[in-house]
Amino acid sequence: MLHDAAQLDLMFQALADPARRQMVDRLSRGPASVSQLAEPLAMSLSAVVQHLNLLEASGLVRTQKVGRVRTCQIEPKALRAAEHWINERRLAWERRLDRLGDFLAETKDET
Amino acid sequence: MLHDAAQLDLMFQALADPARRQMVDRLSRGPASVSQLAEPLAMSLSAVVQHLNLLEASGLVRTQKVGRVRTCQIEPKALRAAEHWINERRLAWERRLDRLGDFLAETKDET
DNA sequence: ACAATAGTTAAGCAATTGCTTCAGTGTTGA
DNA sequence: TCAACACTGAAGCAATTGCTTAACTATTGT
Repeated sequence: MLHDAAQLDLMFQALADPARRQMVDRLSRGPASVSQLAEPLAMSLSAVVQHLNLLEASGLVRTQKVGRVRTCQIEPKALRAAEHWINERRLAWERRLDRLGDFLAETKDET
Repeated sequence: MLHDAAQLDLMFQALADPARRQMVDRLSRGPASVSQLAEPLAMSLSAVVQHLNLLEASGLVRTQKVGRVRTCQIEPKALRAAEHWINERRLAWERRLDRLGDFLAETKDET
């Protein structure tokens, strides 16, 4: 198991590529095989497998092979971690703005 | 103004780099000048400016120059857009899981 | 006026990324 | 048994990325 920072790094890096985001998008509608994931993408199956391996390494996608088909599904916990990182920063900023607003309101009262 | 998909692309790409995430993290605690952003980073000021330009192009950060100092701040709207993309996919998946759970529960009742 | 400050820009370079093709492996249906 | 199927892995290659240094511009304090 990797520590949070490294895992976060892999996740955001994984999400940075449009093809990989399209794969995540497809998987959000239900599990799919590698070929099914590849079908809408204008690239070789091999390229898709390479993307998929990155997605799996990042923890965003989990896969299991049964016979000759690898079935992929989203790992919502990982998505939540990325979501959480962004959310924390945004909230920190917005709380700061609120405090600033309060301060300005108070200062105005004192005129 | 760019369309959503391209903007999202730039944002996730911007967030993929640890140095840039550190800059966003710093900015979530309040505005900062370029030099202040650079201070904790082990790289040249020039490199920081290049990262900053990417962050600004992605819409995650807004900057304004007064005199010779460029002051940077977070654009929460952009953060919310990235957050939203992830959230939608995760929710789609989780709703799907719920429906599946309901179906299985019903099927069990019918035995 | 001029030195220090704050940032910008361009050129260059090594490492990484996102593909490709090709040559496999293991699985399955006829 | 054996051809089609569903991947997998390695090698190679062009484009992009993340820096560096060096030369620059514009502002400010003394």
